[in-house]
Amino acid sequence: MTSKRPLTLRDVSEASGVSEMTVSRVLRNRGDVSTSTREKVLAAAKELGYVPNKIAGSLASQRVNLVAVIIPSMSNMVFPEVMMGISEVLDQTDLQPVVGITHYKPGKEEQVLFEMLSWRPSGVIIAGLEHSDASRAMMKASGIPIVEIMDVDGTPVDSCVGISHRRAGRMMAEAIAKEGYKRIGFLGTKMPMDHRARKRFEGFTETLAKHGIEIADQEFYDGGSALAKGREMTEAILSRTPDLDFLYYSNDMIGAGGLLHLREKGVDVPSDVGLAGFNGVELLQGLPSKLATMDACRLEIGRKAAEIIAARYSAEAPQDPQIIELEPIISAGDTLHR
Amino acid sequence: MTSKRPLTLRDVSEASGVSEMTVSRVLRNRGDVSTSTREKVLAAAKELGYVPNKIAGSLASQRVNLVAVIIPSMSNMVFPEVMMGISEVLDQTDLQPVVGITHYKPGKEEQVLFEMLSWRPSGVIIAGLEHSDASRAMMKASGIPIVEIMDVDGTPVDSCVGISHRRAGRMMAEAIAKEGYKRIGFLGTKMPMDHRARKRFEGFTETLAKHGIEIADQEFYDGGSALAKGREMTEAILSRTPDLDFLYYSNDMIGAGGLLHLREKGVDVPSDVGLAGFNGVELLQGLPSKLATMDACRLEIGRKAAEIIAARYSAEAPQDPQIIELEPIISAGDTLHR
DNA sequence: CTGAAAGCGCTAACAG
DNA sequence: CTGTTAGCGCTTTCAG
Repeated sequence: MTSKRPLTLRDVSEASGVSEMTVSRVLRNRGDVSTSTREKVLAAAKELGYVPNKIAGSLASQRVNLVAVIIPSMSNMVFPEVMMGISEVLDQTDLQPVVGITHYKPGKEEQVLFEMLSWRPSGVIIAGLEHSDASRAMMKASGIPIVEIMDVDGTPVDSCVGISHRRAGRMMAEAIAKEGYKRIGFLGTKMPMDHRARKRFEGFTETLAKHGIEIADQEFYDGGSALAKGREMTEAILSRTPDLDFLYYSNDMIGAGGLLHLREKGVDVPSDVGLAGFNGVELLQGLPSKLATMDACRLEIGRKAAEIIAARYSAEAPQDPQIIELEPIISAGDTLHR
Repeated sequence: MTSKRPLTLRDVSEASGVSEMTVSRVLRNRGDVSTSTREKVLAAAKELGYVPNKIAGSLASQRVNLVAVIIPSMSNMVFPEVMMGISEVLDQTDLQPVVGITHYKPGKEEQVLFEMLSWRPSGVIIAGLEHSDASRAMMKASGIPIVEIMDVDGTPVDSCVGISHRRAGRMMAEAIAKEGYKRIGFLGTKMPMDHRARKRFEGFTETLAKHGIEIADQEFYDGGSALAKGREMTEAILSRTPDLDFLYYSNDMIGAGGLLHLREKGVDVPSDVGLAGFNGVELLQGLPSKLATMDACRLEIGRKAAEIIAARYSAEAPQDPQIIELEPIISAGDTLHR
């Protein structure tokens, strides 16, 4: 049963008594083939258990139904949701996503990109606008559609879909200032390569400054369970700077940890201390109270990016680059309005 | 800068004045090449921004550095962790994982498998032991190493790495019975295709029966935020059958929802009601109290599976199938021992 | 150490 | 509607 040599079109051709070319046409639903030969071929292919060789097919046709998706991580809930958006759209085409993970390292990104491009995919969806010169050069030279996602604060190589994280930071700062909070702490990840968190932080401080407010204290972490880290960091920052009245977290998981911690301590949220996170992760629905957060439009980003690639894939003529900025929405939950 | 036609070996050959064959050797570090020509080639390739065409390379060499990984979902935390184990091992080889998602549907699995096999990967890692006849036939006929993961209760096509979910269910039942719990409820997903949850349930009821205990009530859900669903289901099952003294959840997320709910209600856990989940998700570290659970050895499963594929990839001779059963470990947390 | 020739398995482009 | 002829871009194999 376990054949040594995989079957080829020729095997199907011989088994069905139809030329290789016609077999190929049947198997791809291309061109007109009489019903009788079509059936003969299909029967033979099924009987033999023939699986086409896309390597050969792609080489001959100079078309590859693969879309490279390059993202920094799969372990927080953000990129899986982007992936869902991408799959949702690509599932209606014959395109297939292929995922590469960079762990937020530019070197790894370069490597993954090179590897991916060597398969000559029909498009690239890649997180972020910050890439090494080599990476940008590769993308430009590839001649295929490139969609940079998540962020629009910068200059894309080609197309781009995302939100403005700088603006997201500004919006949250505005909302916080409006509630009258004055002593604000920032808690985030110790990741110099997380440009989007950095941009949010920049927008955030910028707008606070306009209201005459300066960040009173900061705390960073890396690794470990985000929920537990959120607790620890919250405890640490408040014992160091007890008069803080608002904590802005760079993601919802650490924010949720902080929220749980404060509730246990009996701190009145949001009257004594307000809280906000970022991402709008559904995962947390069901916690005792709802953290204020901001939806990053992840699903929609995935969808739009995939649509751009799909459109170019089926288009005859090359299409123009697109820049799509989505609107993040604040969800106040129970921890912002006092 | 954006060339229409991608570069070929020939371009590098011409730019460097070295034969295509030798260029190929340099770029793959194969065979002996003099340092001077090597440098010439490397310089030319870099200068041009040449990216090799793996499609052509794979066709010619009949070797593909891809490993197909076929899993049901990416949205709960279990498969991402398996993926980490796989990557960890493959990162030390030149093999690359390519992921396909089946959404727990046999039809989709068949489709994804077919698609993957058409790229002639060097191995397949696939979740579960239950597959359609067509899927099993394809895997057998492929002639490449197949590793079925997560579960060992059944007959693998080739190799297999996992835990016995039946035994996991039995172990948990044993632990619960030993604590003297008698009125036991089961809460899980409404997924007929989740064979592993089913096997745990079977082992669970079987062992309870030996202790003269029968499941007193059950509750199922699908979709939505697991944490929130866990709360709802817990409320529902306890209002229907108030004398339950133990709740066994088919995953940690719904268990955590239940735990939060009961704490808020002021129910004494684990004295009045004991709880246990399944999976050992790290995500939940940081909740007010720690749910009893059982580690599913996800990281290790990923590692071992990748090792089997990698070993066969580099081996000259074909290797024997392996069956590896890992040991799940109960972690009692705060919700089992009263 | 380097090159020339012959495909890998399939499909585009033409003929019938 | 069906078949024939050339490659796709690379690597294997075999000569220098």
